[in-house]
Amino acid sequence: MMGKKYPISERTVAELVEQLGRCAYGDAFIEGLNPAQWSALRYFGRANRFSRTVSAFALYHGTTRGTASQTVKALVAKGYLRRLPVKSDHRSFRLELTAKARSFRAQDPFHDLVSAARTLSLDRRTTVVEGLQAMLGCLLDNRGGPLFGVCPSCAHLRSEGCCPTDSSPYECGLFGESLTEEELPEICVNYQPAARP
Amino acid sequence: MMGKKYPISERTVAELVEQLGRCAYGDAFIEGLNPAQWSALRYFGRANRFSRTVSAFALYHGTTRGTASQTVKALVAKGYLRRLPVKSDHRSFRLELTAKARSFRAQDPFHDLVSAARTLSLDRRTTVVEGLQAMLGCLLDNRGGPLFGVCPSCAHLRSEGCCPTDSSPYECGLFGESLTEEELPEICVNYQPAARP
DNA sequence: CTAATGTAGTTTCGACTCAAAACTAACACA
DNA sequence: TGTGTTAGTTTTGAGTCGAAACTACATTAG
Repeated sequence: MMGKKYPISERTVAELVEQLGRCAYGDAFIEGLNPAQWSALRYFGRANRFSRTVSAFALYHGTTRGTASQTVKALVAKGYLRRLPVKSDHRSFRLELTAKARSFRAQDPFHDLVSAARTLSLDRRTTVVEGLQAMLGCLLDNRGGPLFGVCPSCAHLRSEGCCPTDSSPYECGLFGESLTEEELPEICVNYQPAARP
Repeated sequence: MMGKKYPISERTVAELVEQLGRCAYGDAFIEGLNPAQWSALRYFGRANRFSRTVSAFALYHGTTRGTASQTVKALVAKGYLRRLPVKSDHRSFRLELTAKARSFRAQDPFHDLVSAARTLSLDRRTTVVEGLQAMLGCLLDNRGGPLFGVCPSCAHLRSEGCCPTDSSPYECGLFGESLTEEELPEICVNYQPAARP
């Protein structure tokens, strides 16, 4: 019983991932947004301020800037994203979720997947996440694309700000800008894994 | 270091699944097949003979019969699937992979995901699979769709064929047909989980 | 300073996808 | 026979997406 006879193959993992991924979007069009738009909403809710741009989202989503631009334009038109000019570079815009978007995120169809994950115990969940992260790292490595990690494990993070008594003890060595504690867990397109201790 | 501070949230699991799922299809069009067609090829390679139909594939893939029909038609035209009439029901066709398809499956873009799974140890892989299966079960339950499981854990499996010295000791109680050992691990649209022992 | 090259983002265009709906044909039950 | 159901197909129209061309700004070379 219970399939003892059949060893867990790599295919099984892959097939499960695929099916789960598709399940996340039972019906493509929910609440007036398509999957790519929902994905963008999630991205801009999780990305740090260096990464909230059309180009970074295109990289994350594995699509072109042109397509990403359309997705973003639709979200701006619907009032879920706001475009803020970037002072240091007049070509670029920073995209921010509007209040409307923040409250709207509760209806994300993605929520089904999230609550499915809730059936897992914390231990199990941790193991699963570690496994999936390893797989994703392997995939992105092969692809050469950015890894989109978070500050705490990033090589650019400086914990002891060189500038004394800065407002925050954290700073990004790449941009030379200080970081608030809240920003540390946001994902970044410039993530560089720190050497393992 | 290494994000100890942040507990693994359910969202993290879901986001990983989504990103991995998308990664599986880096470029949509590979080797002349689109993602849906690749998915169909995989399906018809894993489904048992009761499930190799357009309708069952539509259920599995979470799409309509119309859409599934187009996907299948394209694969038949390209010589990857063969349509065999079903004697007992003249409306239905059984779809079989051609030899060409079987050799072609090596080039499945999906292969990237599979080899990413190979970086996981067998133990880890097993834990991940159990976790993902639990999630998928939960999702499909909510959705009310079929579960697509395998014989060994299916309520319809009869191990001691009532007909004495049948060619095989296995039989499907639902269809009253005997099953070869090779068919047991194939997925079935009529899967019904057996009560836990 | 000017020219050349590079980068951020947009637009257009065409191929393609997909779901909905209408449709055919076969089955099942009365 | 008629009624309703199921398997599968076709058509249609909305919409997606990637490629390529394009604008505007930035950076580097000379």
